[in-house]
Amino acid sequence: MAVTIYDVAKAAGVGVGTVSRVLNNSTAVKETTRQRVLTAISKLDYTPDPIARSMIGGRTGSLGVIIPFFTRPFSIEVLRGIETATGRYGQELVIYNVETQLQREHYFNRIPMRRKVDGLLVVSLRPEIENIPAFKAANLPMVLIDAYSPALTSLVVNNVLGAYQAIKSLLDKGHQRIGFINGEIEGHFKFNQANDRLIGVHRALGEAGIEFDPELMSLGSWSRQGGRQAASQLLGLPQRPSAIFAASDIQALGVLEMAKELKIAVPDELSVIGFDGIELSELLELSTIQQPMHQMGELGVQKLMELIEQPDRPVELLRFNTTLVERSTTRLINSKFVEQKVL
Amino acid sequence: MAVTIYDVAKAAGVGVGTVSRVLNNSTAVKETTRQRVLTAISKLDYTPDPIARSMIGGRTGSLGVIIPFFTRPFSIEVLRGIETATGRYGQELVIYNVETQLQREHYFNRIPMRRKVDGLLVVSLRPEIENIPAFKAANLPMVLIDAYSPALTSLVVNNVLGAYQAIKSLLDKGHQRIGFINGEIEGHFKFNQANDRLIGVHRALGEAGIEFDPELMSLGSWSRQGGRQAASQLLGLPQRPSAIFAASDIQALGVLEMAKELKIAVPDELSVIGFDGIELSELLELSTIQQPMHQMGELGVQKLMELIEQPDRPVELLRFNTTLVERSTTRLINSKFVEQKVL
DNA sequence: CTATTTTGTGGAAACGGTTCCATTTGGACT
DNA sequence: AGTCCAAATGGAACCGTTTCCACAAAATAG
Repeated sequence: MAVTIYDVAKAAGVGVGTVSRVLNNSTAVKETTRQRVLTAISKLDYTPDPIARSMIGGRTGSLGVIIPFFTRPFSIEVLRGIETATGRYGQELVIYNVETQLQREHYFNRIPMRRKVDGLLVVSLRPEIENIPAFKAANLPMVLIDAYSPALTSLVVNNVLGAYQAIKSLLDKGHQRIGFINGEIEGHFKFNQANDRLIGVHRALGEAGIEFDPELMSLGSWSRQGGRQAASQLLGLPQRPSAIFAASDIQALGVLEMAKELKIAVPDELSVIGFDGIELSELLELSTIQQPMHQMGELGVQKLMELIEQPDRPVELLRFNTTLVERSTTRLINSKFVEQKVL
Repeated sequence: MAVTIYDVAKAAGVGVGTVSRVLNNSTAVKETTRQRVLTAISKLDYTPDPIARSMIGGRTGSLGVIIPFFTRPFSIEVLRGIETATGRYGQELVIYNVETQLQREHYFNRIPMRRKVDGLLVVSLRPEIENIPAFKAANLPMVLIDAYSPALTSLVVNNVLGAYQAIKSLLDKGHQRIGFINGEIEGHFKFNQANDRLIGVHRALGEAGIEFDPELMSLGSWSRQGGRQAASQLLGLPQRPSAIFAASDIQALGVLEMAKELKIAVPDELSVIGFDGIELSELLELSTIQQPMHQMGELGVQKLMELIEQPDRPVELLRFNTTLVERSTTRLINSKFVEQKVL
């Protein structure tokens, strides 16, 4: 039914091999025959069948992205970068959304994507070390973004530094009692990040000679709701913190909401700083630690493409720095205000 | 290298046909041989190659989505619904992002996706009527979401009603001078929607016996920036409106920003209502006209799957109703406040 | 003008499945 | 026991490309 390479060959009076050569301009084809083939192609309105093409063992022309797509705006911004780069390489983008543990195992274990994509980008998720060999065996290159595994090329932000910057900025503003809302470590997939951020907090506090008060740390899910709950706990303390650092903007948003509910003025009575730098933080004038999300997405694709071209490239670790962005939810600690309140 | 169906056949001591039959449990296979094959399959850890499978002319197992992805949060929320349903059908999701007119033509004309996907979902975009036949010829079913074409199954919201609801709610609150910020009609892809919303505005105004004042309508791009500019124009009027209806939440957000800049209090001095009901509207407490975005995405996939199963199903038009969501950017017109101001 | 490269070209084989036709097997029925 | 029919099964052909090998034609060398 559809027009095939044989039809073109017949119409041009050449062999199929020649048509194929013209299509892929591989070996030299005499200019006159070349033209003859080209004419036949356009006359018949022929398009090569991509499926048959990849059948040979070549590329599929698509990249897969395993990503907790909707739970975190962060993912979407990374995806933006991925999409930009993907388009540049003329690759298509297949999305594997991971919301649950079950889906996650589904994708990582069953590897149903045998040959369906040329490579895999994994965002904010870390595959179990034991099923990495399966991907290697399937010859499916893989790059991690916002996750780290020693066995795979990984692009991560310096989470320790980021958390350090956040706490440091608060300390510089005179805050002493600083609450820290971290993301849940177990169950969710972000073990490394949460842990690193905790380390950064400790370091900044240590440098300032302030002892870490476990009471001032609270865990919540990586969501608005999680931020709310953690904030409610922190702000209900007998001696409540004058500033809160949340390990993600989404959680910081929950803090803002809770503060409003409790009629605690931000930033006058409470400074709040988040982490990620999603678009929302800009709209809300939220101070935050900015991750280069778009850039990480783009570079991830680049690294993956390199790996597809040359499968035995060495594993790389690309580390990005965060940037402190001060907006209007943080300010110098306002002792005057506190006094007024007391009067 | 990879294990093929022949290896399995040999290992089980049967023919390839039998293995294939077991795989697709098509014709009856004797239970004993069935077991033998199954054993061989799991022993060899065999997975059928999806590419070879679709080579036969069968399905590819993926759906394509053509979508102006990153420009509008609206798209993302629709995509959410699409993803939910896609997963349920066990289909993969290929994203074709459209940012520019050029990309758009690229996808619609070149149809490079010959057999790469089983069907196409088009969001907020309307293919030119003249290249629909090409898709029909390629046997590529297509469903439109948030766009309408008489030749294709389309899922749309009742835009006329939605705009009517918005204006009506404002009128009910005593507003008489109501500004309307519409999206740009030409150039961008949303012709129908913008036009329908304009009609709805007219209808509500007409019913209330208020003449439509062209001065109170302004066009802006479907973006925060577009909303800002349009708002600046409207609010700079000698007799400025007491309420503004923006054709999208994103634009409404721009209005909010501009009002803040001009020190016009919302909702005391100005009521604002948007359109779409994106997540952001909830966070910002923005009143809006809610579209069932998730549902449209889900149903779109369902309709597309039906079309894939039975290609000659009739074209359908599915119309959804919008819901008025009143939050804290709209209120009764505050004549007392205005008087105070005058004093 | 023949011998030897070089350049260009045709077409079979291969990729890994499914499908269909032919053949074998095994009961059920005379 | 012989005939017939249904149930199982083997395997060739096919899907639409690319690749590789063999060969022809043209160009270069001797």
